[in-house]
Amino acid sequence: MAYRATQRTRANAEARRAGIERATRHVIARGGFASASVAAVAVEADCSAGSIYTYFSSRDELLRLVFAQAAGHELEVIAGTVAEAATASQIAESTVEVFVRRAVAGRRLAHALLLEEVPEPVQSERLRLRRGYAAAIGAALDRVGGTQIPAEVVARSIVGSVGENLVDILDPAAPNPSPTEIETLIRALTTFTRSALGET
Amino acid sequence: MAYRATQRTRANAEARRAGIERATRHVIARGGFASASVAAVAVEADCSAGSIYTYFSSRDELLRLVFAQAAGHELEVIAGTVAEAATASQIAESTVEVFVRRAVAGRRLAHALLLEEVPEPVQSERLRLRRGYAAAIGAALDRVGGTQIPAEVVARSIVGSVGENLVDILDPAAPNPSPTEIETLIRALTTFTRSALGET
DNA sequence: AAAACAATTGAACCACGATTCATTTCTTTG
DNA sequence: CAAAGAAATGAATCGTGGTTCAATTGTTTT
Repeated sequence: MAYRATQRTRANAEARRAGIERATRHVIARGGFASASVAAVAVEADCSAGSIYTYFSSRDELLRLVFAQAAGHELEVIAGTVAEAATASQIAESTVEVFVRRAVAGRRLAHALLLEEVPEPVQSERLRLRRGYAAAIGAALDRVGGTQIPAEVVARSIVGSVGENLVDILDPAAPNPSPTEIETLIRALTTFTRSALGET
Repeated sequence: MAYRATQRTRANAEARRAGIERATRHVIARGGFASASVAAVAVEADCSAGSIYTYFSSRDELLRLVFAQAAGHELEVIAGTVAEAATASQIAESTVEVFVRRAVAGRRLAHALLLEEVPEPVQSERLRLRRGYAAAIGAALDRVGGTQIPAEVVARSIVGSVGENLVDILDPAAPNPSPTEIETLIRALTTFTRSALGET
């Protein structure tokens, strides 16, 4: 006998896998899922199309994984932020603020995560993400207490409110929103949300 | 010479076109856009696949048209309802009520209109629909007056809130929601929305 | 260096479903 | 009824892009 996978071999493989994931993220952040063909990812990852199948069982699986990673990250950010909030008002404020600013800063990615048409396995992941947001915000609301409405419904409503107001802004065909526009939206959404939570 | 389109000919053609549209609606209401292949529509319309191209330039165009019709109808219903409301509270109530009940009554269609993955031309139509909802509710809010927040933002928020809370319920894989569940959701959403509008 | 095995390549393959089009069937008029 | 023009048919075509795989290249051990 004469071959056995070694430390370095394994590390290289891991690096390559990570490289493909990174490449996929880049392609998606640049042109959305629609542009993330296996061929395009291969070019960005500087490997062949076939090679991708050494590391991922299918395109859908690759996209699902990359989506899940990005979604997990976004979720952590929101969860971390609301965890620090001491009042319902603060939850409303930080959710709106973080959500909108991050979305605008990474418009294409935000559009891909929230709105773009995606293959079915990715769509499941998206539902997870949305439920995750609602769960994180809901938990925070439960912690600070004080609403008669089920926290879950309130949390979802907040997510929905912010998301719906981002639809036009995130449209890839639309021009970058002006800073004023953003500030106005944040203020309006914060007021709306705070008010919905019964805070003055 | 020996042929010229006659009254009856034209009527027949119109009937056939309408039949294809109706068939498309049925297929979509039963299995969503994904199931609305040209072949499936042809079967339902009792004609050949090729025949559909006599009346519609492409599948996407057919789907877009049918979507637009259904969306227009839904929009009329909401617009008609909020037009009768005299206070912000009433707007909130009727929007939530009508939206949720109609969605649950026609779950598959609602899912198709709001959530399902659709071809790009249909997606544009969907954005129109959402803007339409926001515009109708926004106009109603403007009419009754009384919010400092831009009515457009408030209206979108309401649409987003309700929509987001319907996501799990409309999932075609999920079982039919129980009446209790629906009533609870309507009450919660109404309270949330009314509260957001600053009404007690 | 050679054996043994894994990874890489990219062109060929394939699945899928929309679309086309030669042929047939229907409608109308002289 | 025959001629002329539409419409209907459905099997063949086509485009697209994911997936496979035989050949090649790379890596590890003796």
